[in-house]
Amino acid sequence: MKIYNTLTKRKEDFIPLEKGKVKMYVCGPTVYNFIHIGNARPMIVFDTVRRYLEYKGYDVNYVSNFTDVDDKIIKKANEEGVSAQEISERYIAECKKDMEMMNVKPATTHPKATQEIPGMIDMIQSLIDKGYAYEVNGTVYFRTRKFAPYGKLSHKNLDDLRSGNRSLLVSGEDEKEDPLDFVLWKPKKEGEPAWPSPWGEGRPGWHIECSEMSKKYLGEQIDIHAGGEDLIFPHHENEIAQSEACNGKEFAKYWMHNAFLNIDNRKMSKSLGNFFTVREISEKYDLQVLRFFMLNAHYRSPLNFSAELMQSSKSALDRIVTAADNLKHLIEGAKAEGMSESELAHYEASEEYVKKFEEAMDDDFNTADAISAIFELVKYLNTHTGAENSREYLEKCLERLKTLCDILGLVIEKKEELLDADVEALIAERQQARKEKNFARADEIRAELLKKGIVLEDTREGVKWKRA
RNA sequence: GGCGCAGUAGCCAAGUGGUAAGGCGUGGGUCUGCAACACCCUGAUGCACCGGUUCAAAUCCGGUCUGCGCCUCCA
Repeated sequence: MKIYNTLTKRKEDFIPLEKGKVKMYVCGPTVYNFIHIGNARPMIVFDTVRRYLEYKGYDVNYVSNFTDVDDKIIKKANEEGVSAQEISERYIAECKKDMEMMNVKPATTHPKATQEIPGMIDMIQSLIDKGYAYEVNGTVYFRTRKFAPYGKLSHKNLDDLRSGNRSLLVSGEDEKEDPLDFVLWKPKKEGEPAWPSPWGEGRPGWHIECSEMSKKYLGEQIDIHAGGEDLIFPHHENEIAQSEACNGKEFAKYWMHNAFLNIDNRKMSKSLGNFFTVREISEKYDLQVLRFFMLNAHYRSPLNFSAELMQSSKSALDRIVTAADNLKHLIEGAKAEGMSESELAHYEASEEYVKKFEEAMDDDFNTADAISAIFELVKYLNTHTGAENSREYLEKCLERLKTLCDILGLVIEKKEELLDADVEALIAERQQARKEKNFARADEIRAELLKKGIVLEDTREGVKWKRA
């Protein structure tokens, strides 16, 4: 299995630190509002990475944080006249609902920054003790130039950064030893949440949170650290500096970054007013469609979002769902139980698509290619199954399809639903009308049910229905 | 200014040296009372443009154009 590593800018064979286990940290959202569909991309992408690693037999320890102390949270709290904690807890709960609807598995641990302050303080103290950090007037800074490999992830050299930053130095940060130094601890301002520390009351800088939470829940060295590409600099670069300076060990072996989700080829932003929350999308579409849409492109390619593309994704996903549904329908009506020799041969032939799927996923999680393998399997199954097949064969076929979809986190089995008795009666009446060739009445009933959102399909094996 | 990414059919999108996956859409056909589903057929002599390397290039090299990202909180 190969993973593209931002650190080395190439695909590398994945070799875990500990055989059979994977330690993985994914930077989570700052919870000051409903998450938007851009936040959803890393959640879906790295959840899929996790699912595939688990499919391959790895025991995955997956940690993803919630940043619950931050300027934006405080701002929102002040606007609403409530505590920062109330804001963060509210949106953590909402975020978890969105994740569930997107079929993103809960992390092994979802640490919250505010609950890890003592560990962060210890880490900062250790950095000061080692000469990598210094305190000025209650603020603790990281001494960036002291960490020689600084820039290795974002492939920047310090002097370029410096010239780029020069124009921004006017913000009164002359107390820093060097403009590149970044904050580990900042002193309390009036009306802000604060915690006691050796440098006075205050709160941690953003970057130290992830270094500490990763260390606490996964250890000093981890296999995979992931997040959106915008986090490469400065967030992940700074995490590396903090963690490696403190622990004296390589922090993460593989750094994975997803590209951005754009709207009309532009980055989503509040100033452009072009962003959608996941919750809004869920009002129009099953979020499986959003998931499918995202996985249909490579995670390292920018992806453009539009209503038209969602519609196209819905049609595409429906094709897979219909195939699974048809198989279920056939299973219910299957006459023979055991699999025949020719069925076995067909089943074994379909293994080809599983192989293609795995090869795609082994190649840096090429979900687009993996989905194409699923479509090829769908076509194969559509062509090679029918009313004459045995229950065992049909069940194995469905199982194979479900297994692949499950790796991508796509749920293709509809929930079992019961129809109202009067709807059942209408369907029965329509069947009778059809038998009597009273097609006018039959079509009338079909139209009536369609108004209730129930679509009927006549198949050789009887009537099927689905929700529109 | 520095660093980096992308440009493949109407749309989306894989493909990093061997002769263009897959999906959506369109049009035609088979099946079906009709519809839906499904299946078959329908699509780029060409992968932004110009040169070069090679027996062979969407893929490698050089240049041009266009779009985008990071360098500042950001998934």
